[in-house]
Amino acid sequence: MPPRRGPIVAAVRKALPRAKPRVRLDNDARRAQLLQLARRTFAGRAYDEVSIDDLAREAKISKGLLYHYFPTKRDLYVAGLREIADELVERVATIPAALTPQERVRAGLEAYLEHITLHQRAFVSLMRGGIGSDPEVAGVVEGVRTRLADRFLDGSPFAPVLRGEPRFETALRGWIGFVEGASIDWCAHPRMTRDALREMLAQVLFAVLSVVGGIAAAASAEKGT
Amino acid sequence: MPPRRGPIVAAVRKALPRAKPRVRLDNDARRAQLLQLARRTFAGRAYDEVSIDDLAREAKISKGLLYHYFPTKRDLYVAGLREIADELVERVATIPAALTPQERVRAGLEAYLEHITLHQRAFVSLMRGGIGSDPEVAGVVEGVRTRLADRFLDGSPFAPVLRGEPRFETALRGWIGFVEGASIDWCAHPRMTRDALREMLAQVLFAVLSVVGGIAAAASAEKGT
DNA sequence: TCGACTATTGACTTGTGGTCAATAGGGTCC
DNA sequence: GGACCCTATTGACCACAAGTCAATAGTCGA
Repeated sequence: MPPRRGPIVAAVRKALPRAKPRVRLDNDARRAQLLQLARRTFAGRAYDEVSIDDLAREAKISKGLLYHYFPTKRDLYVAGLREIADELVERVATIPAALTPQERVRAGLEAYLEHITLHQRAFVSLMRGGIGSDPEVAGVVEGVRTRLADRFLDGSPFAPVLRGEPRFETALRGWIGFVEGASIDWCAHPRMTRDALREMLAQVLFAVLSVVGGIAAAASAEKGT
Repeated sequence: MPPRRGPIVAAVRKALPRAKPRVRLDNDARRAQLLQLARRTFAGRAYDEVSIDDLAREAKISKGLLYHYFPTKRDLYVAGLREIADELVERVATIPAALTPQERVRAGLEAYLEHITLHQRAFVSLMRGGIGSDPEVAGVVEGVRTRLADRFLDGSPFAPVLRGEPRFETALRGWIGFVEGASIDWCAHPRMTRDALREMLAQVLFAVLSVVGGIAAAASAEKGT
């Protein structure tokens, strides 16, 4: 005869007295609280330095309830990450439309830099801290990169010319890497003013575009000859 | 009276018959085998998709033996990562000394690109896949960045002028980010020849240096006036 | 042949992510 | 105001993987 675990155990359980639940919260409120908590916690400690029990204890709820709201520890983590990512992208997306393309780039960079100074820990742990091996996490970070690239180039006079040009795509990824590398370094060692950094990033973008344009022109000229 | 676990259990253990150990290997050979295995495995699957039991099974040894050679799963992982990192840096470091600075940059980039094409999976999982939150892992990756930067600039005519200049340090980090971003993108979507990519990376470096130089010059001129 | 040294084993402990039946609080309907 | 239902909440439990450790089997030199 097989063990038949469940029911027997259940019968035993019934006999035990129960402690009263603590606080009863509305679904959305609880979910928001947990997300907030996760964001705070994961910004400070690494993913697997934080246990679900820790989070539950901090939130003054049982572990089971946490799993009622988020099916997985990773889901909770990703949800928090996604919020951070979206806030950043959205911040960069909201720049006045009535600017010259160059000014739009500068404004976007300004918004970007302002946002990351305000949320340094979250930003760095988003771009560098994540579990890169997890496809979903990688997707979020990757999404930030491509969406930011799109924003920065929105309405640029270069964009229509260069979009689709293979070299351009790679160069753009490169520039995004530049921005990431420089700004993360700048967070750790703020060796210049924010304005100076912004200016540098903008000028590098223009320089990169001109390099790519030049190479493309040279290549087509050579082909033409 | 306290439980007194150990000895009692030990006495019981003695009675059990033992299977014979499989193969007996010299210390260094075993260690090398395990490192090799770890590198292969972690290049293909994520850190926590690979269990110690998996590795032990694959190596046809017991888990305990694995822990005899590497005190921790993470240590094993980091050891493999470190090898990959060192190989890459070393590859870039061995370029002929009798070249012009510009040609040295190109040669370094060539070596870099050749190496990462040959070891794509390892390279990408080194730079993007690691457990970024682990300080030791982060250290390895960070080390690659700074060491590569040093190599690329070795003997450059710009270096003596710009070293220590705050903007320059940040710009260099940025360029390293550019190289990383562009080359990882290129691994996934090889939209151009290796030569073309190398040329682009080199020209971007020169452009970046000129931008930084220009800004620095402008700043000092302004100050001087 | 014996003893020492060490590579090797595998049962065990511990910690943590994840499951699930049971329950308590609170509203609604008669 | 009691019966009933809905759902937020609990806590005991499981599974599995990292890490520990006393015991053991090869091997080599005296």
